[in-house]
Amino acid sequence: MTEFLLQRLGKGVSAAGQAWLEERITHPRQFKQGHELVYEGDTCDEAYFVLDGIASRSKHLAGGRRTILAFLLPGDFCALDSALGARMDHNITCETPCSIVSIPRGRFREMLAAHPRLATNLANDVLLGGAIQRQWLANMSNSSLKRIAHLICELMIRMSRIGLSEENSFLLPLTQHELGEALGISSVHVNRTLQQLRDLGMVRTMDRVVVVTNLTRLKVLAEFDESYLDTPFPSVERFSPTDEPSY
Amino acid sequence: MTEFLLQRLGKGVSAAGQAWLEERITHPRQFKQGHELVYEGDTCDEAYFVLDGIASRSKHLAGGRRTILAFLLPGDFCALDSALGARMDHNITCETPCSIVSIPRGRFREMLAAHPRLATNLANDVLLGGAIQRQWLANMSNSSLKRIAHLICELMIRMSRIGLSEENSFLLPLTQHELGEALGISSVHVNRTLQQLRDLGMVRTMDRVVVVTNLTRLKVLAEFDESYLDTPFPSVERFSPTDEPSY
DNA sequence: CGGGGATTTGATCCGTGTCAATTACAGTGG
DNA sequence: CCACTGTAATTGACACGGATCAAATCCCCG
Repeated sequence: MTEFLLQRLGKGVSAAGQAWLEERITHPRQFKQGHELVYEGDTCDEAYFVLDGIASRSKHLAGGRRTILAFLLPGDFCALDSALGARMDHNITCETPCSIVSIPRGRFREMLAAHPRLATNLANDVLLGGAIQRQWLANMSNSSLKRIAHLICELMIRMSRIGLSEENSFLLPLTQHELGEALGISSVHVNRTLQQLRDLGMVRTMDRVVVVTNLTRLKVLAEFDESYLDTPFPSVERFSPTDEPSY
Repeated sequence: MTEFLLQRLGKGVSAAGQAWLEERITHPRQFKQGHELVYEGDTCDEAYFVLDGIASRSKHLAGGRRTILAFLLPGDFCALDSALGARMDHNITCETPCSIVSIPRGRFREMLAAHPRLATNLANDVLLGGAIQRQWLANMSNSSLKRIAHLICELMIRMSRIGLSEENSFLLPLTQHELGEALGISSVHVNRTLQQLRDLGMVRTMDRVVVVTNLTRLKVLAEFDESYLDTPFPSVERFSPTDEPSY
């Protein structure tokens, strides 16, 4: 598991540097579905790295409702701001059971200071997260059908990049209610819209597996332009499952 | 004008440092309304600092439509990613005539290297921008009435912090169409919703001036919690109009 | 005085929310 | 192994918020 973090974190860092990193990384912890890692308003003094499961950034709204602002997949960092001493403006929640590495502020700073390249990698991640955030906001202007289609396209790509997709399918252990919270639509409508996508022959969902039956048409429908998911710094290569192991 | 940038940029930087900064800052340029400073996909090799006017982050959608992702007010930076070499995933546009300082990549890096405190200030700005972005996304789950109310609350505070509000009013030289692009609703509905706010006795708009006639009730309606606009790093004081000049 | 964009208003249509009820299913305990 | 229970998925009926289309001012500017 830890190799995964190293591959993402340590890309471009010397072998010695990677050993140094590995020493400093605490063992992953397991969290139950629904566990809140960080609350809005907190400064939790550590950063998190998702090894397994799906976490989220979320905010609570009036009436007990909730919005999901981002999905955090394996390989994603979160609460970096908090680790640098900033107040969190949103919650970090485990939407499924999660395996997560936490990095205390002190160690985090050590790591950054010792490995400038690591800082670049992180900056890249932060910018990518911002780009995804903006894309989500832009999507809110589209119909719910396009929105779901777009989210599925995004997740398909993000999942495949971390080796968590097969053929044209991936595991998405989220309820339709949670999808609704992320898309800003009711769970009832999520259900109907997914059926629409099935009837259009683009996506089938069963159990918790999403099968994209026609990616090309799905992308057209969603007006999906993949480039926002590219690494913001052209010079930074990101880890991909096909890479040679670098250790 | 440049003092303004210095106050924002150079908070906590020595007097000598501020002089050094001032030397390096090029003269502001004037741009017409509608001018696109940076296009999606570009790497423009410079950062921008808004001195006067309102700019925006925007994306183009299908059918010639457009989404506004953020408003950039005087005192805001933009295209920092681009200045660091990243590809822009959105456009930066002047929504009104603007006076803007551009900082070429080389100088930008010099400045950062020479003044760590400046980097902290910028990081603070970036985090604040992210927080606003997330809040906008969260707001999309609310009714258009709440959305407009929330945007007005936010702009009221941001404007007042830079000394651009009087009493309970501020100048907002945007068309209802542009407000719609930012809120994800049609201009016709913006119009009707603004009338609703007037009828509720909370906001009046005339010419391009927004008058908040009952901020308390407006905040309640919008479920507005100001804290997301606070400086993310508690240790970083931001420039405010009531501060002693620091030069 | 004329012209073009912005605001305003009216009428109508449709996408989604909401409420409610049913079904499917997984986990639990007897 | 099966009844019991709670949660998620599904379906139907209905109401309503906003979009859309059109037309009528309004108003700034040349």
